[in-house]
Amino acid sequence: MSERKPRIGQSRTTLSDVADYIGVSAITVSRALNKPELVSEALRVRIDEAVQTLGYVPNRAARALASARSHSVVVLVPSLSNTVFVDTLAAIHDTLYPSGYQMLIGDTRYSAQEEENLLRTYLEYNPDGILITGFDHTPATRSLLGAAGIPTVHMMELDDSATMPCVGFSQFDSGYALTRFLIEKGYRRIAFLAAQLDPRTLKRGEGYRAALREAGLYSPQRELAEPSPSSVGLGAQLLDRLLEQAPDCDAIFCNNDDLALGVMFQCQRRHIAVPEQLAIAGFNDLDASAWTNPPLTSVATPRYEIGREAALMLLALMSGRAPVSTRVDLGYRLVVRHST
Amino acid sequence: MSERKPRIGQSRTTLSDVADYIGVSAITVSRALNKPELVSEALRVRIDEAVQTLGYVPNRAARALASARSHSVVVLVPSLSNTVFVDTLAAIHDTLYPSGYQMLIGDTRYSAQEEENLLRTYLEYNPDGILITGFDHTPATRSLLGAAGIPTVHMMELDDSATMPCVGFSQFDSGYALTRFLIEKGYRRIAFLAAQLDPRTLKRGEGYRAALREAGLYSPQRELAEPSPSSVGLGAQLLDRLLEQAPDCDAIFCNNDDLALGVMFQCQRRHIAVPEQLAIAGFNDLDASAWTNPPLTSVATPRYEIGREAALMLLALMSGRAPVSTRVDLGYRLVVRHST
DNA sequence: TTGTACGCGTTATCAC
DNA sequence: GTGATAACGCGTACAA
Repeated sequence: MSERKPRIGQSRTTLSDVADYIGVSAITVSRALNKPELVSEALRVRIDEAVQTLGYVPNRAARALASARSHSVVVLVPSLSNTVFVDTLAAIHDTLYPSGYQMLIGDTRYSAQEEENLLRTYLEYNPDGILITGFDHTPATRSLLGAAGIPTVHMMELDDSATMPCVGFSQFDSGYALTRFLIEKGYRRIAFLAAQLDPRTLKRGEGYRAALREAGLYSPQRELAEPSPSSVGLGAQLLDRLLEQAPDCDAIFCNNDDLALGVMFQCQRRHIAVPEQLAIAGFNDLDASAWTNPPLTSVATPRYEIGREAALMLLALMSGRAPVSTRVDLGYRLVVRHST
Repeated sequence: MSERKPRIGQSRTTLSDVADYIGVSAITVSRALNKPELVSEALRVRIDEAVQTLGYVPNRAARALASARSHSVVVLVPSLSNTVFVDTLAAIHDTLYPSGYQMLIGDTRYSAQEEENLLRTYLEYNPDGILITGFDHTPATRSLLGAAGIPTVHMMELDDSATMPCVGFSQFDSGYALTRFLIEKGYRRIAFLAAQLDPRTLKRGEGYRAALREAGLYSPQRELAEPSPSSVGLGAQLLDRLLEQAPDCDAIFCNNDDLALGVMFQCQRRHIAVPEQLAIAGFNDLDASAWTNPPLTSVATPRYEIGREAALMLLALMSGRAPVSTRVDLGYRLVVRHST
């Protein structure tokens, strides 16, 4: 006979409201919603109707608390203003959504420290899985990941030691391959333009350097690395700076297509013929790159596929199944157009 | 003497673990973390240390359940591949984060139905607030919002009836203004190129139409609307189609800068002089637009400010304070460059 | 300044 | 196939 005294004004419809409404127990309603096959057809129909009419909305906090599963996955990417990661996010969403998982998106802004902060915060949600970009984390991030014991897949790069689940491609190789291509095309004074300088950029730069060194063509004069974020405008400015310090270069490997676009615009402005006087290559193969004048040579990266495969691997790990492989190399593809 | 039988294996450190560790009650630890000023200096220090050494991570589900506040805000945007919304998201994050709110980002993909689905799902998180794009929702979305009774701010557009909290600018006016500008520049056969055809695009189109009608210059021949998503490539294609159906146009109002870029590239390819033979104007003033040849005339939109102001308004609403105003018009700015 | 008692809404466990 | 009971981890309300 003890009267239930609600603390808050009237809360919203709960599972037991629905249960009371049709005279069954709460747990039965729970089952009808989560494991319909365990409830009789007739009852299930009545419950579904009641849910409709009462406008019942499950409470995830209660569910997470009781079941110790949050049905959410934390996804940490360096940037949302970079198409690369947005495409990857879209693929992750498409893959996880059908299985009932929500993404908790964290934008680390290319900062390992911010990544650590975000991870710490998102761990409060008890995520069932984690998708994180690359392998360059703070020590604290690594220990948080270790201590949490939550299935984690690393995206974009490959772990050479093959100890951590990962889906991506070799950043080094892709930089190497594009540079080799330019060398074989006959270019001899090939420059490298980079911004943002995140770990993947640096690895592509190493690939560039290795290829040139092998060919005996390397010159540090032709490298220009700017820590500020990439943009078309920055590309235009960097071309000017590059041509001051290395006026003789005959090709430029731009670390991404935004920079390459800026370089190309600036070439037009300075009446530098592309590719006759100066060849230009970009990276990532964005939408615009096929339409510039001349169209831009670039490296197409499997960003959607990375998101998809990483999410699939995570689903396997979360369900306790052993994934087919915990190291998936999706490669890259050279897209040759008229700018080289 | 009743033995506590844990359901799950060993769970992670909880509040009472920390409390036991230093011999205080759980609630004291809770207070030390959430309202430090209510706990004595000395104790607070000991608690902080214990939290560190035990690696305690709060459980948001439990917190949300006990307090009926989730400290999370749902943000629904039409797209993540559109800089406009990404910038807005960044601003929202910057504004909400210091107050301890997490964003739950939903990408509706320009679909009112998908928006409804996302809202329904995210409502399970008991968000403390909602930020949603525009006013064009399904009836179900509207009733969900109403029934939930959660503070909600609409972004990007303005509510003429002034009944719903909103932060944005007049899409109609901005389209009207850009068209007026072109008319005053002397252009007489002004075309309108649009893709995606979301509500804001359509309203800008109405502004375009109104301005031309007023001036007696309107011709439906010069409108080209393509429902598929905007892209640079699409811009290039649409120019070709437009010039077939209206070869005489002397200016083009592109509904966004991506399309405008494609149009400009295609003009170069077709040897159409810009702006001499054909003027081009875009919308949103993206980074690249200042660097094309010629630089692109566009309309700068206050997308960062919209995110910031919307978040501030929501914070006020969530805290029960009456916001200064529930209808904030942040305007737009014509950026005139050499393409017109 | 600190503690006790209890409930938030759901699911795991075990019984019927 | 369905239900009773207890727990999940934390914060509110009130007491000391």
